[in-house]
Amino acid sequence: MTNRFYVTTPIYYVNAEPHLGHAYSTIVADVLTRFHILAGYDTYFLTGTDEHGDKIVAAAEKAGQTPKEYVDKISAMFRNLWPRLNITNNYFIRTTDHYHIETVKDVLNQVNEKGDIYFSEYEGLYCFGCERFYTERELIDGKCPDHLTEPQVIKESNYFFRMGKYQQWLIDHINQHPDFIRPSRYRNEVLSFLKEPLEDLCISRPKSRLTWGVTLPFDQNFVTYVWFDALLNYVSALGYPAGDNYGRFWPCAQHIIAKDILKPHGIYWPCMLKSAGIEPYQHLNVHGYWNIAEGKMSKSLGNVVRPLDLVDVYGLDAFRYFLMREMAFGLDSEFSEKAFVDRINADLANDLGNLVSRSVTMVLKFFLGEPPEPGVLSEDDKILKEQTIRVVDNYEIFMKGLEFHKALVGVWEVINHVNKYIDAMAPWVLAKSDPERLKTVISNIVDVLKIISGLIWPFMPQSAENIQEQLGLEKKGKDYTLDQLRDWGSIRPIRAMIKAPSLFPRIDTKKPPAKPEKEKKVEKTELPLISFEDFQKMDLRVGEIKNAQAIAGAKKLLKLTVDIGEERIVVAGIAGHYPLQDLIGKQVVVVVNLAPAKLMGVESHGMILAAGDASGLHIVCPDRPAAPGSKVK
RNA sequence: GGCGGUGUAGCUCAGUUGGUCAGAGCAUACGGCUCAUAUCCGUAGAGUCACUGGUUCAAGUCCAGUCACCGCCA
Repeated sequence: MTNRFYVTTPIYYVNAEPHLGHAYSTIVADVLTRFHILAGYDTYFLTGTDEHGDKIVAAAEKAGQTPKEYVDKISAMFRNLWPRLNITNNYFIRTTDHYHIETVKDVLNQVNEKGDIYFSEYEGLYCFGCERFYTERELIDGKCPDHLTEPQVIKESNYFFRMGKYQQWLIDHINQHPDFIRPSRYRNEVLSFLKEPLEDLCISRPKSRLTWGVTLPFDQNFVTYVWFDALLNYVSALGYPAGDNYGRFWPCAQHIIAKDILKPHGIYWPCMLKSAGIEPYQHLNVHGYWNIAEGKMSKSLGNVVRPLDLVDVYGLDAFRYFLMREMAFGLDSEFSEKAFVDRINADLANDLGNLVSRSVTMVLKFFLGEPPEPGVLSEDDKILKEQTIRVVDNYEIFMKGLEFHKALVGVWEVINHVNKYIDAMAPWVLAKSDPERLKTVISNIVDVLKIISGLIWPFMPQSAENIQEQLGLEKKGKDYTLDQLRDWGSIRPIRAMIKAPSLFPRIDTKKPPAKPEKEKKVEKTELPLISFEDFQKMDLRVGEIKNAQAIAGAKKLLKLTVDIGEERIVVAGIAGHYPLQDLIGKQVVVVVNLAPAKLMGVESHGMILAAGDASGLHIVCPDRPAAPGSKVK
């Protein structure tokens, strides 16, 4: 039987633009989904937007738009944000989607036929300015806090859901399933709320007050209260009741929410499901708030930088890592740029980035990039191996229990252990004294790096795959399973290693932060236009590399002998990106008529073309062999 | 007003059922190495574990009360 995993974020209410809290909930769901992919689960990840209700109508009016125009615009802002955060949701639901509206009507009919809905008149204090009822205690000196006018006592008729009928069932269910709502602080909060008699839930709004909603199937004069509408997205998106996804994924449903919407999810929703004859969800996972430390955020143009803007400044993976590492799931945390930068420098640049860098360099230096086969393991080797495997086991437990920060602390224990191991083994000494032992040591380092890259993939997918690329591994990211990672030595590189630019460059805290990517791109596109004649001034030709060697004292430069119809020497700044022997025989594009220049004592006659991106340098070459010296135009 | 929670080194936090529990990371200072992103490794300092009483041979760890902050409910 296949293990399955279904996770949802809240569907975000579109009366405001996306902010850090939305990003966190969604990143948590993404990390969990990716983890379950590694753990071999069949996964489904849902997010979307909640688009009905009076607050939407008010926000739309303020923006001078119709509700539909307004929700289309804001919903698109959410939808467009997720790819930027590398979110891999399977589906994006909107409560204005037709099938969702049909599902809401179906469920309302079911609940009504069961006798759980009744019509009743009640009296309340209504503020016409706010278009809402107030309770006595919400009033200030008996007046509406917004309009400072006395609310009117009016009578209104509405439909009510007999929630109280399910109170005892819910209490029993929570007690019998201790991890139904977690962490436990929120479970206790719900239980304490349930100690008092549960009032029935008003589930309608008269159309005289609100038309932007789902019309009740049994009374055309009312629309459905937003929560009764919104919560049903979790089943309508799966095609309830007959959809294939519903049968596959609803039995293992888990919700991620922030603590402000605990009551609807912890109380209304289970009662609604029970009444509709649907099994309750498996887990309600509740997290805390991010408090923005305003004083500790840098400013640009006089405006405080918003946390989401920092994705462009410091990189997405660093951002995802920070959120997951800094917050203990369930508790509140503080977000500050200083804390963020400190984490990047200490954990990502110094510990992880530098470890990858020093390890890959050693393989290139001592073995020309080919990872060596291990020999017999020493005591130190076994300790490294066993501690690493133990961390993988704990990692799995922590991830399932939403203790992301603990899972990451474990990964960093391994990273620190490898750094110590390298120091203790001193491969640079073994390179001279004991080449056989060196093979085993380097092989162990590479093995742990493979495991580390797998464990960080749910959190930092791009960086993980970048490491896997550098290590010369065949498979990337989601193609691994935890069991493969745990199986020491089972994953072997299929090709030589390559050195990429720093994974996480250190951030100089003495200088102002770098400009966002967007601004850099604008600068780049502002190069002047050139004429065809300008272009023709360049003599580009196909060349074939005949020989490649390092240049003493130069970190980045290689001395290449290139055949362009004749042989000439070209100095290229590509050291570390390709193993030397892979370069020989490679066809490249050479700028032949570039003025000669002397670099580190070697005269260069031309330049080879290469493209650089976050994953390293990529030499430009003909897509099939061409005669050396052929003109490129 | 009722109920939960939190309060441990400059900062962020670990500390199961009371007995090497006074810890980790960051930051700071000094030392070592050179494969590495001025990185890594090692060493050092600091805390009456919010406060006050109590239980106990023994209390951050249990009990009572006080203060501060936070949450839910009224």
